[in-house]
Amino acid sequence: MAILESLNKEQKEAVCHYEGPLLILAGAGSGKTRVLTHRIAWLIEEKEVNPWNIMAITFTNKAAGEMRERVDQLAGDEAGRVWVATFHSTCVRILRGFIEMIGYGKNFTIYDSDDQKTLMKEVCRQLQIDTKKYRERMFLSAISAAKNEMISPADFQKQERDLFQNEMIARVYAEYQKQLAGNNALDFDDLLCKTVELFRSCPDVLAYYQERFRFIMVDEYQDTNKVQFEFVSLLASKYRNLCVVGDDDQSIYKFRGANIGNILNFEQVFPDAKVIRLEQNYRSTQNILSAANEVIRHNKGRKSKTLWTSNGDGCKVDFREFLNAQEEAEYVSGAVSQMVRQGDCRYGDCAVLYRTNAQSRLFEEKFLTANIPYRIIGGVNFYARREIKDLLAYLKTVDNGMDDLAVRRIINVPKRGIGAATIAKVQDYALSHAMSFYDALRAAKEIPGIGRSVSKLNSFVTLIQTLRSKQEFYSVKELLEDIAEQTGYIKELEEEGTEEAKERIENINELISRTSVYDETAEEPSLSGFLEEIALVADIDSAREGEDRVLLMTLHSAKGLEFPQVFMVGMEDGLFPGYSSVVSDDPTDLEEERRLCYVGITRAMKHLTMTGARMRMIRGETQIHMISRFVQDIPEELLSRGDSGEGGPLYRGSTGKGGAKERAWGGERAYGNGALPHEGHAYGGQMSGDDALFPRRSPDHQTSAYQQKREAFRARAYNTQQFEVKKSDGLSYKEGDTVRHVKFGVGIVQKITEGGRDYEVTVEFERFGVKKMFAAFAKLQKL
DNA sequence: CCATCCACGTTTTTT
DNA sequence: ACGTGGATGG
Repeated sequence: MAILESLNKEQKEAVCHYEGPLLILAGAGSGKTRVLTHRIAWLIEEKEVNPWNIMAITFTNKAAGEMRERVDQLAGDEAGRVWVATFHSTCVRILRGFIEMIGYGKNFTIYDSDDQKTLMKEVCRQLQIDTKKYRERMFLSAISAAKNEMISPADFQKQERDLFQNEMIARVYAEYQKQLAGNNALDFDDLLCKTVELFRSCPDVLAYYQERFRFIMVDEYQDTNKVQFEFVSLLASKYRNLCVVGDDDQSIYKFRGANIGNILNFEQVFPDAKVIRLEQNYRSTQNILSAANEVIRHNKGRKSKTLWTSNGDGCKVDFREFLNAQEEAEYVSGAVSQMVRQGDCRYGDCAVLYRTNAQSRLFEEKFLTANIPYRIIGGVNFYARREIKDLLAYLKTVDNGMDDLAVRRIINVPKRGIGAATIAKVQDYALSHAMSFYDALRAAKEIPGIGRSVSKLNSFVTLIQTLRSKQEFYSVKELLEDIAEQTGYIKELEEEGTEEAKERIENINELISRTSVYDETAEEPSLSGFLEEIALVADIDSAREGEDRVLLMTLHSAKGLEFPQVFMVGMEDGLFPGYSSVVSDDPTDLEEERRLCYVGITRAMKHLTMTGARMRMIRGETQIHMISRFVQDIPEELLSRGDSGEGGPLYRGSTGKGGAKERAWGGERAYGNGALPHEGHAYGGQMSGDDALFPRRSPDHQTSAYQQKREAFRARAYNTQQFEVKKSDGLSYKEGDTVRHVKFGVGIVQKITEGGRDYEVTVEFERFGVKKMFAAFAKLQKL
């Protein structure tokens, strides 16, 4: 049968497992996604399982998207009915239906970590806890840990009384949870916890989903925590058709509660589980794999396995050490330029992986000067930017008036002359009358001592009410545009006129275009739906396929991805492995770092370069580091250290920064031999102009040379995009053609109009009626 | 009520 | 080095 072709023996065995628990230990690059998707197809075609009864669950939207696509390709028409989603979005969808049974409103909002911190600050203020002495972060991580272990505030109070500090945490936890509920809000951890709570307290809801999801597959099982385990166990407990895929060597999320025991003990929990190991790697060369094996070998308490490949040895792993981080970045940028110039690879084949987000800056600078197209994944999330959060707070307020945090955020943004004193009075009133902040605003004139501010508060309330009344017949986009207009938010920024304000306006425009994409692609667009969708996206999810640009990201973000050319940078003890894991008395901290290194190495397909710097600025302090112990773990015969032996440091004094100290090192022995001389080269990559879409804010107002470069680069990126769209004639279809849309199916193009950046296409679909959409997003296919 | 200045601290990693 | 958040002065 066709599904089984192109699979090896173990893969086939896994795919053709029908009922009962199954554990697939899938080494890096061993084709686990393939196995999962093929198994889904096999169940549907061979065993005639109803796609409706199959669930595949992942951690990231990106993984879910990939799986969705591949399932759709493999399993035919009915594949769309397979449930493919992340843990969090699955829980949200379940909760949207049934959360009222555990005392929340259906249109609850989801708090991100920023919101959590704001709320925690409020909690501490009310409990009169000095946040200088006890940080919000401390409480939040304690609470998160408790939630991941499914310890309720009440349990916490009971069991943790022995420790002095825990008594306080228990109080904070209880109050935090109370206020969340008061705001009709859930934090990330709650999404899982509340779903499990729902299942436990409402057996018929659980029964419904058990019946619905008769076949469950979990990806990246090594990263599940206790709640997730519970969630999956509850769902699977009836039919026991649970298939988990994972690699204990790639467990890298202990810090957020991942319990490696879930995968290590799977066979104890499910004694009848079938276990299959996938050890043949299809991704990397033997040298890269050997390096990875050598590094991970030092960990104890793992299911030992050794990856092998028939790919051949390939080239050795490059290792280069430099005097400082500037030279390191310059080397990487030079190496990328050279490889692309020689035609060895494209920009998009290269990835730079680092331990901490802060390391991205230097590379960004060097890539900018070298005209290398790049994209940084992670860092400051688009949706975390101030102007975006402000506007979203308006949307949330319109959607859910109980979300005090959102209301308080915008009550005086833009400035309405409502000050802290007034806000405090409203707050007190709301508290003493057990009403939401917004309801207190509506009753402003009852509030004692509020004086002349009443009229200001009233006009705010009127504004929100007007927006609410429009919500019914407005699309999300129209609503947002209305808000940006009515509140004078954009106007205020325009008047400011600074670079920074312009970037913010651009960001807002980007947000508006995202709402319009949402309006066009969502099955049932709604305000709550939009807010929900963006609450659950991480930056990695926006990395588009097929862009020809170097990707920069943390090692964590890189999990699940692969690249022909990988640069692992900052290979220094104290940075990677991180300082705290080196000094920790818990040896498993270091093991987690080692797994992270293993993940990094195994991302590489053809060529891996590791680099490190002797000196590096960290938080304004220059530190001197040793070569990472992980590099030392790799035997010499697998390494190439460049043409060592002669010549001084190539980059002495070339970076302008670092001054005296750097020069003092200049007299030292040479590091960084074989570094490529830096040559700027003509910009040649295709761009899709996302730098124009995702502008990054710069802290200072005066334009530094660096920033000017950036501006120039961005302008160019933008132009290139316009050029491309027009030149290529852009569209493969014209008015009157029949086209296919991923979601809407077949339709006839009625009209094509040229918008600013893109073509706006009007299509009449057979089943969905007339839709307007942007060509670049709609990806219409001519039939 | 708002703008400006100063002091402080800073979890590696993210749904 | 950097941003945040608090205090202070207009």
